[in-house]
Amino acid sequence: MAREKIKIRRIDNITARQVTFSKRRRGLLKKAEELAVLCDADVAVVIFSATGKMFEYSSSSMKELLGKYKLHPNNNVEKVGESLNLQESEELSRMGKELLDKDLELSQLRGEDLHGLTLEELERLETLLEGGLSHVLRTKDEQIANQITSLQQKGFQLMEENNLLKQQMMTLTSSNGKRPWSTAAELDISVTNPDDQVLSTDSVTTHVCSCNGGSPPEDDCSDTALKLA
Amino acid sequence: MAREKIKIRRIDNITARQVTFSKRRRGLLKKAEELAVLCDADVAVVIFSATGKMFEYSSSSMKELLGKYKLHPNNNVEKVGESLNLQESEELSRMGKELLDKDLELSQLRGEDLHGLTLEELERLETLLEGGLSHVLRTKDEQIANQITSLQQKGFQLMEENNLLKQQMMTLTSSNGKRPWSTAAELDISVTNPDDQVLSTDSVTTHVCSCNGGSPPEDDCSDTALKLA
DNA sequence: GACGCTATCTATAAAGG
DNA sequence: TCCTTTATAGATAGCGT
Repeated sequence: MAREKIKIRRIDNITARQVTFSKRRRGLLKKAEELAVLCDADVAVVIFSATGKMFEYSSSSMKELLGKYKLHPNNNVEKVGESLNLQESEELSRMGKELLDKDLELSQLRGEDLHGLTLEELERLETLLEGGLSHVLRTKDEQIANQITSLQQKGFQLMEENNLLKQQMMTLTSSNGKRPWSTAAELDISVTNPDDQVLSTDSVTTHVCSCNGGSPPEDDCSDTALKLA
Repeated sequence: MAREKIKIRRIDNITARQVTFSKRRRGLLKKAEELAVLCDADVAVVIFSATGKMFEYSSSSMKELLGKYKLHPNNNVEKVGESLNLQESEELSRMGKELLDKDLELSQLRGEDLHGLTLEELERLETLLEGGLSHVLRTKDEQIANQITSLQQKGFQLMEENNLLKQQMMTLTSSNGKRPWSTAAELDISVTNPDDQVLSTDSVTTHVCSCNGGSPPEDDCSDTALKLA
């Protein structure tokens, strides 16, 4: 690709060599990138000039690419062994153990694999489960109480609004003596929230009653639950 | 540089892409070698096809070259040296996530971090905990029942042995009319184990009553914690 | 035959002396 | 920059699995 063909051997003339290096280096890196892009390949190029300068191209992270290179089957076990660095494999096995531990604990908490356990271990589990259960029940009761409170507030608000509106209407229509609207007392306000989460009277009662010794709800309205209408 | 100019973007046609890959790969490796020879440079090229095949060129030993790359001031030594293994780091992060999941589940089962949960989630936990608790209690009851049964057996066995011995002694000593031993009926057999784990009659009764369908004890008395006084 | 890859041929774009 | 030499797109054929 030039005026005349050259032999592929070290260029003696230093200047010419440097010029050629510069041109061909750029060409090589460009071709590398083209190959990577055109063919969806991972390509890495590292070039050291005779003077020690470094040039590189990598289609993805050089780190990853060299990692891939090292664990490729072509490369002998020694190299692969090198890449398995100590810290990482330690970390891996540590995490593996931890995972196993947690799996065991979880399955025991679910009530599986209990048969090898001593009485002490069973009682530890019992305490844990009872503690967890009471926390869960308390939190659930709090949530239900909160929902009820907010529903009640909403209900009262709506009723007030209703009454106000009705009074206004009565005033407006008192001249012709008509009274086509019902009073607030006749409205049925059920304690159901807008989603499919329905709080039946039954379950609410049960749950609230089961909250023995839990801290009482703060801005407490729970006792008045379901006393609307 | 061909019949027609192409855009440098991924070639969609798979066959065309493979052909181009094959051609350009050779071209790139050839250019790399030429650069190394002509300009007295150290050049390394690593190519992974989209299908995972690897191709490489290195003007000197690839290992040495990569070593040089690692040592180059541009790269801090650790980057390349440390975590080169993609699979390993993926595994690590996967395990990390799993650990976090299990930690969360465990802490929720212990009753922590419950405040962001919906009613459904709380009820899931409740069910899990209740199920686990009932399993644990059942297992504990079984163990206690087993211990009691084996203790009773041992006790009876010992008493029989005692009686036998006493009879023998009585026979032996009947001549001089002495009788220095108490009868079995006067011995006090309390159901208390040597540790601080006391099984009150009360709790035993309760647990044993709730023990429906436990497996009968083996003939084994070895792990018996309780001692006859 | 299908698939994945390489080889061959030709015209032309790009490299580089 | 010039302009020859190379590389390679596109099409298709070959080849081992």
